[in-house]
Formats: sequence, structure tokens, C-alpha cells
Amino acid sequence: MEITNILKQSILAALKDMNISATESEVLIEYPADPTHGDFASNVAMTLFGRLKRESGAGFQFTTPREFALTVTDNLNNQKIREVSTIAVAGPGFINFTISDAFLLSKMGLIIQNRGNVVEQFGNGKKIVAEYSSPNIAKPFTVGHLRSTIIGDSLANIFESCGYTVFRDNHLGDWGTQFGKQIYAIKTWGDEAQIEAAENPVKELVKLYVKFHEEAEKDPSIEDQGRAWFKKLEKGDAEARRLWEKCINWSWKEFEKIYTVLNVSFTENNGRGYGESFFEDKMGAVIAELKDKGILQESKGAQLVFFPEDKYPPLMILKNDGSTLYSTRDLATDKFRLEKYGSDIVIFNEVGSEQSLYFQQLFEIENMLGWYKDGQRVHVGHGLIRFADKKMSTRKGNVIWLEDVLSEAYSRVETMSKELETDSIWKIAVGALKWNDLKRKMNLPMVFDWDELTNIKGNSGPYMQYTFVRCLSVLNKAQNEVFQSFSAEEKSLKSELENDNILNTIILHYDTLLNSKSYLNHKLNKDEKDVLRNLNKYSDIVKSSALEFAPHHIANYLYELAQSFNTFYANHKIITEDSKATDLRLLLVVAVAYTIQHGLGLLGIRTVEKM
RNA sequence: GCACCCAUAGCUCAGUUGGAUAGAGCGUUUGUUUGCGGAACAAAAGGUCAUGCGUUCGAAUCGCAUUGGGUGCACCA
Repeated sequence: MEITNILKQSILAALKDMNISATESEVLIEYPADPTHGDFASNVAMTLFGRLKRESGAGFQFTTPREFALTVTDNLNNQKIREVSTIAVAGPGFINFTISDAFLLSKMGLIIQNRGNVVEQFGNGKKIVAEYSSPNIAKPFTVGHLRSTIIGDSLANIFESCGYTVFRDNHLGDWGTQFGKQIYAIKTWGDEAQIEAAENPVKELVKLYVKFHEEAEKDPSIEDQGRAWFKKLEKGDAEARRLWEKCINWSWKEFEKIYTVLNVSFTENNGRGYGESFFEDKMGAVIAELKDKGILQESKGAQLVFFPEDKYPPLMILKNDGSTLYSTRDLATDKFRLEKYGSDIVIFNEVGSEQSLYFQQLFEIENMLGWYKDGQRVHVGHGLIRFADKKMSTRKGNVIWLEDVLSEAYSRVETMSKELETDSIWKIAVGALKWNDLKRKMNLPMVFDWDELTNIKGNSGPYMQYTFVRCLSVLNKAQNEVFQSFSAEEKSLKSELENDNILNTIILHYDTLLNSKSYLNHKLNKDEKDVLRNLNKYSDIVKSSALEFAPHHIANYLYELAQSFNTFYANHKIITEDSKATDLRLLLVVAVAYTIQHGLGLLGIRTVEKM
């Protein structure tokens, strides 16, 4: 049982003993901001005081919340909670708990034994469809898609780590009238062989697309040509189909490069995700169902859904020429998911927050149709990206290609650190990008500032990577200088793992120590205790990140952990002649390293061993 | 016009769901290495939590109003 839960239950027991009824939600356990107040605190005495006084009127036995808290504390002390060393009442009636060193140390042992994975498994296999990234075929993969990719992937990782079953889907924009325009443009001004051979075929396609719109301004009849080609595509015309498929393949060539560098992948439809075109033949049934249930209404020749009491503006489902829209395909998508994964799923769409009204409308319709209940559909909206550096700012027709962002990040890391392998540079560069996206609440607009992004100091991706590298460095030294006394068994295991990361070999030496539990008797100093207090929070933090769809809690937490660790690292020698301190402190380093590695993994950031 | 989001240190942001003296990073100033990685650590300066009223033991957090910014609102996605 989690320590917070132990404390909660103890308080509930104490209240029951005092003949006071209270619900679980009325008893909150929090981490005090100021460590001198203890490791945990509860404000039950103050929150309950008002209600109890009202209920029992003049007969209430306590005159102040503090007096009430003192009585609760007496009762708690009688319970002799094993994990708690002291309980004290402070201020207006806070009950402060101080956790015993032995408890913190045993948690540390647990972290090491589980290789950092101590996340509470509350998901129970519940199914989640994670839709993210969703770039458009034949369009640039922009920094906007980058945000969706990074945040969506991280959320998927987090849910998976909590025991959910996650389906990772990529809702590619591979259908729509723009493909008619694209095909017309390729046929009129393009050269397939040249596109094929181009370094980045998508760039050529975008040039042609821009050309189409320039020409269409001069001669509007070109628009009709584009529409005609889309009609052909819809009817399965061989030439239209062939060029459309070419567009997809050219785009995927680019996407695959990007996803590989980002280390992001999808599970659905053989790793490509179900694009909009997949639902081309599934929209009829949806429209029939909407009509059947009387939800669709005609207005100005188009078919739309009007909401009760004008809760939202109406949403169009069919255009006046009978053709479908984004909304039609989304409804078909969610109906398909209902059939494929079951009715008890949760779906989240990681899409820019500018679409939040649209998603409210969509969810409302799905609710009206009886497909999904409240809470099953979630729009995880990220804020827009602004550019601090004017040179990178979007001007008319001047998009920011992710390709350029990635190579810029790469070269900045490359110039900062000499003699690094390409692979490590990518890990650090991508880690910096991801950290920058994940360290703050996602709903607010983000300023894309190169200098902050690639800053290696302070709250940054490289800072985290660096902290991890220092951990490995000290463990490496310990392995060489301290542990000459490996047993034969350990030695053979060690040689098997020779090429593995030091974290996995150092652990061998500690199996005996961990089992003997002698480290539990260590008296912690302030810096050690700070680190262990932070380590103890990890599971709680991951849980609330999942429940709130908020990866930034994990980033903030890891940063605090790293700060407390670096303070400890600067103030105390880890490898000393006193083997007791050495053993304890090395275990602490191992636990920190595992936690950082695991936490960064949830953010989709890979660690490096040197930098 | 209507709806949603936002306003916290010079800048970029946290703030554990209403708690104790509002915290970090960047930038500025100063200090720390005969120590396991100085990409670090310690310290100083910097605040009317946009404004006003309200709710209560207690408000950056909840409610109402005002101001200022962002986004969206019928044939794009």
C-alpha cells in the first residue's frame, strides 16, 4: 500500500474511533511545501471542523481546529504506525507526519529491485486509443505536428506504464479535395521522375500545391479541374489512384525518417495508423445512423447537426454538394473504434487547442448517438507555437519544416559537445526538443525559442541527461575501485553483461546487500533524505500525470529529483573509505539513475552513457 | 457579437485541486574545485499573484464584474 494511503486509512480509523464519520475524499494527504513541516501533512482537522461544528451545534467538544487535531494525533500515536517516526500538530491545526528513515530506505530498495519501475498498476488493462501526430500527406510535417507527436507519445507511454492497454493510432490526413488539386498540379506542372529523385519529395509536392493556388487566382476554372480529379479519385480512376498512392509513399519516406529520429511509433494498421482514406467507405453508415436517429437537419442545402438549446454552434456533416467533411470521417473513425476495440474504451485526440470547439461538438454528437459517455472522449489540446527568433517566423507561404528544426537542434548539440557519436547527438538533440515541449502545461501557447530550447543549463533536457551520465560515471568508478570482491557467480554474470549499461552490472554487487536489509539501519543526513523523499513521490506523480493527461508533472518532478541529487552529489563524497556510507550512497545513486531513466522513458526521452 | 483558453519576479514558467514565509530556470551580481564530470553547487537582488468586490478559520487557486491578450464560430482540416 502506498504511504499516502496508509496515512489516510489511519486517520479514518482514528476518526471512527472518535465516533466521527468522514469520507475518504474528505481526508487529504499532501506533501508540505516546506520540508521542515514534515514529509506528509493532513488538514482534516480544519476541513472537518466547520462541518462538525454545524452538525453538532453547541454540543461540539472542540473549540478550535487545533484542539481537534491534537486529539486526532493522540489517537494516531496510539496506533503506532510503523512507517511514521513522529506526528505533530502545527499552526492552525495541520497534522504533520515525519516518515522514518527505514521506510524511505526500504522504498529505495524497492526502486532498485524493480529497476525504477514502481508505478502503481491502476489501469487494469483498460483500453485507451491514443491518437496523435496525424500529419497530412503531401503537406509539410510542421512543428505543430511535432508537439502532437511528442505529447501524444508521452501520454501513451504513461498510460502503458500504469497498466492500461494502449492502441497507438496516427490519423493521417490522406483524403480530401486537396488531393484532386495535388493530382492536377502534378500532371500539369510536375515531373514524377524529378519528384521521385528529390532529396525531400514532399517539398516538391508543396511547391506544386502552392503553384496550383497561384494559378487558380488568375484562372478560377482550375479549381474545378481539381474538384474533377478528386471525383475521379473517389470513383477509383486508375491514374488518380496511382498518383494518390505515390503521394502517400513519398510522404511516408519522409515521415519514417522523422519517426525514427524521434523514436516514436504506432501500433495500429501495421504501424501506419488508420488514415482518413480508410474510412472512405464507412461514412454512409454513419450518415444513415444520424438520419435514423433524427439528428441531422438540412440548412441551405447542407446537412448539419444542431445542438439542444444552441449549446454549441451547428456542425456541418455533409456539404451542399453531398460531399463529406473532416467531421464525417471523424465520426466514421470513432464508430469503427467502437466496433474494433469495444464500448468501454477511452479515446484521446492530441490535436491543437484551436480545434477545441470542434471536438466539443464532435463529442456531443457521439454522446447524442449513444456511442460514448462523458469521459470516454478526451481532447488533449496543445497551444500554438510562436517563434521568438524572427528569422524562423512564419511568413506567408513560409512554413517551418520539422526537418530544419531537427537538423538545427542536431548541429547545436554537435558544436557543444566534442567527440560524441551521431546516435548520442540525436538522443540529446531530440531529448532537448521533447523536454522543451513537455516541461510546461500543454494548453498554453509555447514560445519556440532556440536559445532556451538548446540551453544546456537549468531546466532542460540536457541537464537531465547530464545528471544521469554523472550517476553512471560514479558507478563506473565504484565498480573499478571499490568492488574488487565480486564472487565467482557475480563475475560470470558480469561478463555476460559486459557490454550492457553499468546500471545492470552494478546491481549484481548489491543483491546480497539488498537482501540482508542492513542498509535499512542507516541514519540519513539532510541531503540524502531530500533525495529519498523525492524518490518516494515518483509513483504518485506518474499516477496524477495519467489521470490529468499532464506529462509536465513528470518533467517537473524529474527536475526536482535531479536538483536534489546534484546538491547531494556536490556536498557529499560518494566513494569513501567508510564502506558503510559508500554502500548506502551508491545504492542511492543507483535508485536515482533508475528513476531518471524510467521517468525520461515515459517522456519518450532516451538516456545516453556519455556526453 | 458569442464561446473557450490565458494573465504569478525583467523574460520563460511551476504552484500537489482552498493551506503554513508564493517557488524554479534564464538573465544580473557574488562565492565554491590539491574531490566521484564545473553542462554542477551555494548565495544575493528581483512580487500589489492584471484590477475590484464577494464566499470562510484561510484565496494565486472558488464565484461575479472589469481590463488586457490568444483562439475558434457554415461548405478547410
